[in-house]
Amino acid sequence: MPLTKKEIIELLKQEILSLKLKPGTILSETSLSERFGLSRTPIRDILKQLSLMGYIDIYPKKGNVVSYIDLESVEQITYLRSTLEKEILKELSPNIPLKGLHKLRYILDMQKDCIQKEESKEKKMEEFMALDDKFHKTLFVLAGRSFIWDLIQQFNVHYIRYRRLHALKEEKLAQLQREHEQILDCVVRGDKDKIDDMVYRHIRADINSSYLRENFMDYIKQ
Amino acid sequence: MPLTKKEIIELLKQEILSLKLKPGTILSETSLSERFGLSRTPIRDILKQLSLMGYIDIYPKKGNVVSYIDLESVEQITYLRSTLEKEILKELSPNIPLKGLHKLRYILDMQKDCIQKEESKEKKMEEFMALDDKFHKTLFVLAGRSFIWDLIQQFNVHYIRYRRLHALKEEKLAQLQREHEQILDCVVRGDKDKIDDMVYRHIRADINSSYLRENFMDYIKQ
DNA sequence: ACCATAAAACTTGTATACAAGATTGCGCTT
DNA sequence: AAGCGCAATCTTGTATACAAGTTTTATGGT
Repeated sequence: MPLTKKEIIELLKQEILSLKLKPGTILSETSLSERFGLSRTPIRDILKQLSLMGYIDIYPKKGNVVSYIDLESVEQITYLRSTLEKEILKELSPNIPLKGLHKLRYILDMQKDCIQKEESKEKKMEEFMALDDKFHKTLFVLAGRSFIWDLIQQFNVHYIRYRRLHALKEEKLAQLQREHEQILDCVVRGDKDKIDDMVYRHIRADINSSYLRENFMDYIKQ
Repeated sequence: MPLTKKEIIELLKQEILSLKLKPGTILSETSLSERFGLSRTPIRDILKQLSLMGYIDIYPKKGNVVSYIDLESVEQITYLRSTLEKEILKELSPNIPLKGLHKLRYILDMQKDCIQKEESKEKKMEEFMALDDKFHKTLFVLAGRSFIWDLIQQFNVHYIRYRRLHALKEEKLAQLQREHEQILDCVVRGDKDKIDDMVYRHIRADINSSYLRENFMDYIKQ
């Protein structure tokens, strides 16, 4: 059974976010037509949508390529996210719903387990990051802001790939998990002053790091 | 000379935002083809893009209509905007660049002039709102966050139309202008505590008002 | 007059032929 | 061997024919 357009979009998004499709990879209409057994018209719809969300760049009459990671976009999105997340956490603090708190703690325990697992670094990172998303999304949901979470996710290509690459670093996963625990503690204790600083550091930790430029230069814009 | 696709998109966006095209108006591919002298293919590209930004709703095999104002989207976007704007203003306070301050004051003076003008209510509102956008955008630019401003603008259809309709109310323009003055004063004085409250009230002022439901029911979703 | 049903006329979705710009590569000139 | 020019071959952009749903209309029966 052939895939629907929606499924193809999701598939391509996953391939781009997971870096199976590296930045710079050419996605020509004809090649995708053959791959998915569709004519160029619906494929063009798909490419158009991916381009509006920043997954690909369309060069008229030249071709389409998987977008390079735009560090400026990362900087701006992390500012947006940390600002919103600070506000949300302060709203949840200290009277966070008990059911939600349990869910968050459960996610953090699973992250801890994940780190201990005997798997490849890539697979562990993949699994950990899914839990990471779940953690942050849960916070937005608890605050009644899932709409905003979904909105941000739509144009999060650059930040997600950036974060995945940083997560390959030694000890990075453990650090992220620890920060989650600390943030949650602050929320429970109602220590609002500390929240600002912790969230800012957690989300924007590596924003001035040269790690990507040094190790993944060919993934980065310009 | 025929319009380019970009120009057509801008034109339709303006017509929708200004409510010349009322929510619910049917935008069929053939009618737009005839209007702009293009075949259905490029028109479909345009409609697709407008739909991804929330300007229209596409009902497969049925038709395309100008979207109704979604009050839930308005609520969420105002939260997003007020949260970010609070943060930005606190960053700018109290050492706002002098040149920027002059520009902001100039915009506010023009708003004051605008209110006094002898024009139709609609025309005045149009002009005032352009200045309003300029004011808020300038704040984002001064804080180095024009990227985020542009991002928000992309899916701002519902909020912009909502705000325009509210701006038709008696005394609303004067109120908005006054609030701008007060916010700017707080920034200059470095009165950060007050900023939070003022911005929140300024942007989310009418969020619980029934004005739209009572006077423009046929513009609203559901 | 009412209702059921079928056909006609709409809508958008897809495939495909052709247009037009961009790139590549080959052969010629120097 | 280096550089120029043109043609072949890529790419995406557009127009159009047809497919496949949805709505409307008309028609026939009761």
